[in-house]
Amino acid sequence: MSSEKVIDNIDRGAARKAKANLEDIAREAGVSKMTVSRVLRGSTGFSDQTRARVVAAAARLDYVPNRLAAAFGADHASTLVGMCVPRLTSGLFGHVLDGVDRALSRLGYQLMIGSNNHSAEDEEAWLRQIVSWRPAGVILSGRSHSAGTVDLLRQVAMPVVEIWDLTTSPIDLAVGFSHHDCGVEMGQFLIRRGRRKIGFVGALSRSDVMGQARLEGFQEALARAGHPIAATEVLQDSPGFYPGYYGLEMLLARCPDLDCVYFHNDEMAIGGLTYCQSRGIRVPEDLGIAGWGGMEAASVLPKRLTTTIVPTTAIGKAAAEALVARLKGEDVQDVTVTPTRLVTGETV
Amino acid sequence: MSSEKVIDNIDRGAARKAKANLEDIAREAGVSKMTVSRVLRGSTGFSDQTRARVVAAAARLDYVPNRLAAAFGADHASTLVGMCVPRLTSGLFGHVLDGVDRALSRLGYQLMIGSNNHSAEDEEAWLRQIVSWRPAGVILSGRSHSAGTVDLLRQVAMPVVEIWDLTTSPIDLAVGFSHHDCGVEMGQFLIRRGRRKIGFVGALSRSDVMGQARLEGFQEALARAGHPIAATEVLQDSPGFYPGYYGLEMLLARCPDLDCVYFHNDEMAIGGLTYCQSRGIRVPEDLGIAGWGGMEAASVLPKRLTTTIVPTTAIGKAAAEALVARLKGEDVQDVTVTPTRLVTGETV
DNA sequence: TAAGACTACGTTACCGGTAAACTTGTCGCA
DNA sequence: TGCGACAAGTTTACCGGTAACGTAGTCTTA
Repeated sequence: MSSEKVIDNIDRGAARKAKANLEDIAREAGVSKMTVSRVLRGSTGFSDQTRARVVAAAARLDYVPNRLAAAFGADHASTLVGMCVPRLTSGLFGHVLDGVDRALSRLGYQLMIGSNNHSAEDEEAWLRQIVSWRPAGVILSGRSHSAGTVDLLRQVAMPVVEIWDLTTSPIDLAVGFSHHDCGVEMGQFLIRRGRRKIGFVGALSRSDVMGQARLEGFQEALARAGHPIAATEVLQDSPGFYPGYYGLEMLLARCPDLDCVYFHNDEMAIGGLTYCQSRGIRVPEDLGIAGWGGMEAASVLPKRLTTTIVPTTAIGKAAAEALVARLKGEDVQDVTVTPTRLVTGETV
Repeated sequence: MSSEKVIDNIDRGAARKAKANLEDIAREAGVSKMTVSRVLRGSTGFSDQTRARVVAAAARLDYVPNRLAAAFGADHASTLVGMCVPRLTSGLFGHVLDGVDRALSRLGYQLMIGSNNHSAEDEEAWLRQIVSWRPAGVILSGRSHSAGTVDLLRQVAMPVVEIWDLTTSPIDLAVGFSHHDCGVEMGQFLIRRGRRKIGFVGALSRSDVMGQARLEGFQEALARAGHPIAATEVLQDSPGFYPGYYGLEMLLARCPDLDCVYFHNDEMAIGGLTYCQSRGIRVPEDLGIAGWGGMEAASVLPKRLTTTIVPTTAIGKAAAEALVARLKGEDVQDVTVTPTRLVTGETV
């Protein structure tokens, strides 16, 4: 039925032969392979006339460059960058990816992605795959890596950018902010707003150490202010709307007199807001709600969510640019801080 | 300051030399290169004893395979798959990407991504980059490609999966559903619910032909029912919450007696709902609201949104699996339909 | 018991591009 | 006029795998 479309070996061989390579262009233009290579890469050492002949020949033969051969032949010629994120389904990381991709493609690099679901072992498995492609560099999310990951990175000696969290010293380069400080800042803000019985609802799928860091900073701030955290509800689930809804329900069942709840992220906070609305709990009068992350949805709610906005796209862009700068041997600062912004909102 | 970390040429050379290759393993294990290659790829033609020696030698030397060389040496050995989506920041495509990535990495393939912002020229530019890596196949979103794209795909003769829309016959393989039919179905549903003065709010950034297809199907259904569409508001913007909010405001200013509005997607519909709430417009009594896509947020609203749920992850998974099946020479059906589901909700 | 088949490897020739070294021609200048 | 500097190329030697083919032994079987 679809036999005409099946790519069999014969077709493949034919297709391969049909494709022009540097040698074919060299013959067509009457110069050497090496000259063609230099012309097409825009380097120097040839006349305008030669250049024109080569470019014309390449166009005539529909030349498609072979980056595989280039990267293989000259190790450092790779324009491949690997990036690993915790979850591809997260709205925040979608924006980070977008920032990275735009910056990289503008600079002539290609992006190979993977996700690790907050697991250091998955990250290592991904890294081993990527390294076998001899990329120019990699971007990792977070700061908790397996010993094997660190060993491998050291062994291959390529630039590494760690994004998203900045709590400890980086392997190579780092771009992001401190999750711990986000928690502290929100804790202090809630106290200033007069909140005293404060809870937390999270969903720490596997080992989301960054969400954990926010919670710890938050707890520290509350404790220092003399009003330690009243209750926490941490679900073993992905941090989405439903867990936010049910997490708040469970928390309030255990501890009905809370006057404020801090959520793992905005999605969960919106789930919590929905729960309040369905139960007639007034926000912020009866209960304050605070999120984290800065989803677009959070700013268009009837009452703007109190949250921390993370500069996702900017982080991606900065990470890509730092990586490329290092690849080009330019001077790069090891750590780039991309500040977050607490937005007051109307839910606390 | 960071000089110790700079990867200069000397370090690079050293790192390169330090890395073991097949020949080193062959020497260590006392066999030939080719035997090592076969053992490590799990093919046949050697004894268990030889195998054990090779595996041990590889482990001793910390061998990292070089897929670049493999793909280069044997054309068809590439395990690279390219994928291009309209926007990386879309929640829906995040789930599609996740489905593709999980399926591919389980099958031993790597994913190279790009985005085209609904532009056929950007898609072609991306494809030219990707093709230069000689991927095993590509996944494209949508059905509108430039002539150059189609030519190039034909020239390189590799499997292509087009996802997301199924309105015309595919280049090679296709996975998705009909956007046109989604529009028709929603139009018929709204009519059955007794709605008569129906409007549309969209945001057709660049040339989002699939959103356009939904609108056309929708208009057809309404016209056939004898109640042609009353008004449309199409913003030149990305289809997010804000445009939904303001789009509805503008539409109602022009046409205040609408009894229902169909939105480009759920994000815009939620923006519209927010507008209603802020103006005291009761939903669904005063105005019906319908969306498209099936965002998680839409199902956790105080009133569940009337919308069409798209099986995003399943599409990604099916696309990846169809591509790999074709690569392995298995029999694959050209078109895989992944049905959408209209959820009644409570906003119409 | 010799011919043939099978097992378990080894050898060789690429794949397409790049770096480095080498060649040739041209020009300025003492 | 002779010499060095430079521009504009060419030549050669790889990079690390893989496919195709070759071959030495072992096992089977008529």
